[in-house]
Amino acid sequence: MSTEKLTKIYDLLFDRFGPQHWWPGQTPFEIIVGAILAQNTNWTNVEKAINNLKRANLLDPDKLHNSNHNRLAELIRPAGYYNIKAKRLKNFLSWLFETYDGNLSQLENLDTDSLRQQLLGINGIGLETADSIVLYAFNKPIFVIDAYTCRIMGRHCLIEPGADYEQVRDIFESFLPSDVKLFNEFHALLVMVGKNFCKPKPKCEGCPLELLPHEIAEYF
DNA sequence: GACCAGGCACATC
DNA sequence: GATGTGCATGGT
Repeated sequence: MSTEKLTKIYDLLFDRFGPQHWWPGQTPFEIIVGAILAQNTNWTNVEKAINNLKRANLLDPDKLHNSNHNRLAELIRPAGYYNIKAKRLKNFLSWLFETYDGNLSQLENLDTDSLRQQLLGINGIGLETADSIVLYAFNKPIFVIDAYTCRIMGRHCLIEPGADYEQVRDIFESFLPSDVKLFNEFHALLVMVGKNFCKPKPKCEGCPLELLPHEIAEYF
């Protein structure tokens, strides 16, 4: 991998598909809730859950923190894993209120690594969720890795077969400038490509290149 | 009806 | 440290 290659891939994707307008959420808190609800779940289902929370006037740290578990679980039911996700939302809020008095704006002042490490200490927030929050809710430069990114990079032999999360993240962060806007757009574009042009096996067996527009595939 | 979706924690070996 | 399993809805 090289800076030139990664940058070329990004430029081609951006020129072809344009800005993806991520994260699809209007406030930092909505982005955080969305990141937890999106775990291993189709985004359309997450939207239904978030809309339920909005209608119930619960999309607010204080209100969600004080909400009843069963009521919260029922509202987020469309997102799947609703019991465990209700607990994970509560875990985040318990940490937020115990550590920062429920004040999200205090998190903005933390440096990138400190925020990341503190988020990872919350039960239910793993690497991808923490990094999504750091990048998309707080605009700090972390490159988010997800299943689509690993699939695309793996299919094109751009990562080692068994590469773990941190190894893949290191590839992007080593060869790209630490730019929030770039990290935001690149990851969103990879998700879009994964959804539309790099289907799971066996449907996509042996043919990932053909599923990308030709002018882009030739550079992978 | 099977498979998939923008993971994570925990048990077990 | 690697591997397997539970969590669950809704779209294709």
